Amino acid sequence: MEVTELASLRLSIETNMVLQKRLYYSFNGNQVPTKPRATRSARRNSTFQRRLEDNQMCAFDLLATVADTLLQEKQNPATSSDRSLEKDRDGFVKQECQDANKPFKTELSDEASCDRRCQQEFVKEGCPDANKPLKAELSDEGSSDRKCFSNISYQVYSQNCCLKEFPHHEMDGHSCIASITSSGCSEKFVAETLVDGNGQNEMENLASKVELGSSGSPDSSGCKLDGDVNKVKDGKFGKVPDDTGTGLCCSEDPLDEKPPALISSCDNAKLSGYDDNSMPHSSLSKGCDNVVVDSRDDDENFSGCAHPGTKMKSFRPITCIDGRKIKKRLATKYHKVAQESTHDKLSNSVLDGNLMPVYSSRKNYYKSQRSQMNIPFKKRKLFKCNSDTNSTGYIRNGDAYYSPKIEANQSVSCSSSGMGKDHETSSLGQSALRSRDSHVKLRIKSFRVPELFIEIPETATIGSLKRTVMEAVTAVLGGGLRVGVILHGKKVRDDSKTLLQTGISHDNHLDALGFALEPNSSQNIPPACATSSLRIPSANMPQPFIGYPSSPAVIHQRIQGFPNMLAEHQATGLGNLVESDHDSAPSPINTSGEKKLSYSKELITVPEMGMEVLAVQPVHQKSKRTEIAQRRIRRPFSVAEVEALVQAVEKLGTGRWRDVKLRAFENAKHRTYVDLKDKWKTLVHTARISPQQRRGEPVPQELLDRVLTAHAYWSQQQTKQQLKHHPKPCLLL
DNA sequence: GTTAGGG
DNA sequence: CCCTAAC
Repeated sequence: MEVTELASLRLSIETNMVLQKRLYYSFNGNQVPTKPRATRSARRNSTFQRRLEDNQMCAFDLLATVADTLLQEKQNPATSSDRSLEKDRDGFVKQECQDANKPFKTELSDEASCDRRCQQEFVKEGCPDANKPLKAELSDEGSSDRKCFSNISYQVYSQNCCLKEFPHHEMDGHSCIASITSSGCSEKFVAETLVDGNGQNEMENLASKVELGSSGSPDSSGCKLDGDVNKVKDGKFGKVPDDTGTGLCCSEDPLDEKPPALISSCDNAKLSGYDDNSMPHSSLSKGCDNVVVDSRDDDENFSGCAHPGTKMKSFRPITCIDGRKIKKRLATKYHKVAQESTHDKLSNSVLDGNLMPVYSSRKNYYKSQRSQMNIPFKKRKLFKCNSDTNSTGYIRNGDAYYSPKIEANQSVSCSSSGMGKDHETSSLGQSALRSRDSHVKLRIKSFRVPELFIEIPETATIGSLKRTVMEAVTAVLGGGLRVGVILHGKKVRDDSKTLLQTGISHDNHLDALGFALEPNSSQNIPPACATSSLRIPSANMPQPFIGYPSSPAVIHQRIQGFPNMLAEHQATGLGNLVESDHDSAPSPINTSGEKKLSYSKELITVPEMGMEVLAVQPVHQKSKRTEIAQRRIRRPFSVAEVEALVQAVEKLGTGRWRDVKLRAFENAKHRTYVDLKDKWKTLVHTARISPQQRRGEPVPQELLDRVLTAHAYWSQQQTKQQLKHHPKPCLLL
């Protein structure tokens, strides 16, 4: 063992498995059909939409829905176009990120940079718009607008937000609202841009807008930079005053197209800027009514950030639409990457301790939303309608299709636009509507699986390596994942609350909403952060990269053996999760290698698989439901731990588990005295059965012999004790 | 909060 | 590992 350990290689597999499937949730069960892929840009654009139909639904229901979605996808992977999109996205994203980000890369993985870019761009653009105050009206223009949105995909959320938000500024001419979700890698921004007139120069417009934004709305720009990402959560939307002009918002993709300059700026902006406070306000207030930015953790850059060209395209359609008023909205989300912050976050957010640090970071993200609240009612209704009919497209567009095409989207969007109109148009009516259907639409782009750390002997075969990886993945996924809902950086634990009660309503800041995959049992993982965050609206999940992702999964693996690694990783991003785990593991002894084995190979999962798995579990949870508390992850005892346990028991005897814990496992936080007691119980059982019947990592016979010896000894002692105390009774009996 | 045991 | 009874 020892030798192997020394030689063991540690592989850190960062699997950020990005489960990029897009999930559509609709409580109603409406799924939006996926659309065919479009171009790359489209992909980018694509975003998820998730809908929560009822605000009233309980948080639990929400979770369940998510889980279901996952399951469905799992079941019908092939069918869904989404996947393909996702893949594309991924690939796409990565590429983009790399390209675009070159600068950034270092910092963040791809996504982050991308996001930033997007944001920046977005911001810039948005700002300008903002100045101009555009509000798109839902009504007629709405349609056009919608299209835009749809196109962008971002819309999903943005739509909600945007639509809502836009109260009505009409612009002349044709305005289109494009909502873009830029997800840099991680984030999306949804910006809605209104283009007047036509798409004529959308590009130009954009550019100009951007510029304007920067210049025009200094605030925004400034804000961005300044703002703390952190705050983003609130996501306020500044509402634009009225508009003026054009508003554009673009979220661009970080990736390619954006000009370098943008990027650079973007970074700043994003990072700094997105505070709710700072950014949003200024920018929003100025021009952008609704700025909704979605940031996606994942990589989903796609959506938003398309290449300029793409963007252009998207916008154009919009323009084409009609000349309506132009309204803009920007939704911006900000994330911040809080790489660092993780700690804090963790502490904060997670009650259980499970929460992922990342999440906390998210807090930062929060979106700023704003107007959404306003819009909601009708919009939602509309959405539904749309969804049912076209809308699906619409929604979906957001998710999946997106990028591709705005075009398609547009059509969809139209519907949406209609919605928008409605909202705006009939504010009064809205209220009524609301009550009926207020649905919260959510889009989850993806869930990520955090890094996996694997330790394996150098002498191990490739096959064993593969298996080990699988095991690790399995452990993570199979360990049980649950979906955590994070609102404003805080984990929402009460499943019985309705979305409305919780503050998740179409009106509200969806941006502040996040979803995370959490290990069921696991102790440590911070829920929130976890993997994916969904931000509904705006999603900004900025940083997901860094930290987030994954925590849960990762954790397991880390657990035992890799404290060091863990630490490092954590720093990187993962770490947070791990914390507890590794803590625990090491102390006693560590054993490094073993664990891998322990994780069984139950599953061999590929990331995608993981998705499915994940999905599944959630479901279960759902059933279980209330039990938020999840079963801790299974952490097989390593030989070293067994050794330590045996030694302690030999000395202290059975029946003093607390002392055993303190003596031998004090540092193993994940090993409770009950665990030790249970382990001893199983060891005794194991020692008594034939080797063939034993499962799991083999325990040296020598230890098993000691177990039996010690067990016999202490049992005898215990008996003696009893006799002493109650000699007669015993004797008599 | 610990133990002991069943599940 | 969880859950619970019993202490």
